[in-house]
Amino acid sequence: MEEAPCPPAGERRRDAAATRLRLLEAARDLFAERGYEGTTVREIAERAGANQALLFRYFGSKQGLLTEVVAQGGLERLRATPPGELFEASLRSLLTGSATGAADRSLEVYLRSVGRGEEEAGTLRELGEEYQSALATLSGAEDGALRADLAMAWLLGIGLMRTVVAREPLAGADPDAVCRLVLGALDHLWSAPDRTE
Amino acid sequence: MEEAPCPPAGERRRDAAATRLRLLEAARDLFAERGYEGTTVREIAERAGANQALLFRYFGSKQGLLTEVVAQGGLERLRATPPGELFEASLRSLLTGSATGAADRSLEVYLRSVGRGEEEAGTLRELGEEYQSALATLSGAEDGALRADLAMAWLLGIGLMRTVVAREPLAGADPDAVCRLVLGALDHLWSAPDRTE
DNA sequence: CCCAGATGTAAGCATCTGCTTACAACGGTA
DNA sequence: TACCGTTGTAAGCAGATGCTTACATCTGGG
Repeated sequence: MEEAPCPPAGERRRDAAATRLRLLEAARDLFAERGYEGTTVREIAERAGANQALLFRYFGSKQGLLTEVVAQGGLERLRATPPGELFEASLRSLLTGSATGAADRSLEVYLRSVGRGEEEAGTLRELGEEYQSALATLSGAEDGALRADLAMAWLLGIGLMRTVVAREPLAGADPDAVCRLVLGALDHLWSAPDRTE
Repeated sequence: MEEAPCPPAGERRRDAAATRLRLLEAARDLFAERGYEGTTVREIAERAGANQALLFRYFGSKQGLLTEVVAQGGLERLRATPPGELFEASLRSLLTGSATGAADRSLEVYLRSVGRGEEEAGTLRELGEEYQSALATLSGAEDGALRADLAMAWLLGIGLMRTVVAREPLAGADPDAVCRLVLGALDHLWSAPDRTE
């Protein structure tokens, strides 16, 4: 049912799988850039060089597209990253515009797409929980999950400030300098003593 | 031209100033809850108990309303808060749902409204710069502005995680516990040595 | 009292949104 | 070659959105 057996080598004139993939990639990029609500299905189809009707044929709805983008692009690579490297990898990915490719654009999609909608929130929740449980292992404290949430909140905030607000000096700051400051402060977040009366 | 001199004391039957104010307050709350793009002018008018045409008569456009909301509600009170108290006040305001009233809802408006639009970004930029310059005084380091940006990013991220993602344990965490962790880590951000090779 | 301006209302316009439908073109198969 | 499912296209629908227009109603000063 998959893997076309016939076409010699090059690209096919009519290739559903390729079109589907182009739609997926266009959606991933646009969701990361403009957020879920800020992106229209027409823009996605246009960037993919496809007709918008195909988007609904392949994904059912705009929401279905988001679900697939998050599930495919985000979760899989996230699960492959060791928790100890996750924060810095994600941070550097955000700072360099996802050039390292470690955490791809899942954080940015998450960042820009968390809106008011119930459905989108549900779809993105799993991605967030995946981050949380990974980061929670970094602190042995009882409230490790809370600290993980706070760390992830900082990631989201930095991404927000860089890609959305784009204000100096954060937007143009040296990734190493930012990492040094953030990771230094985070060290104390991980190792802070448990609630001691 | 202002201050009606005649009406005895109570409320007037037809009071433009009061209607204007209700629209402003409704817009402030809705922008804070749903973001700029997620809020419709019809919702604002409805919550204010006014006709939507009045919104355009008084503010020209939806964008004009945002500008006024930020300028009036946000900047003025922000400028009245000492920098040393700004971060904790804003953080507690976010954590308790703006109950303290210190930093009002300007941070939330900022948080939920930073979208793709050029105009909105321009309007909100001034608010962000105000926060930055206030926080930048907390660190004597050369890169104080960068550290201020990072601190504000954390604020935004925490607000995002709490009000938008609403995931436990952050959403229901004790504000004091969160403050303890965040302020502790922030201490090290303010006092970290300058870039030492 | 009476009228001009201030205030509030209802309806609608133009456009955009997610989504659907009807149809054309292609391509492997028999 | 004839066929039929697959892939791609064009047009449009119903609803929502920002904004405008034409009109009703109130209020205060002459």
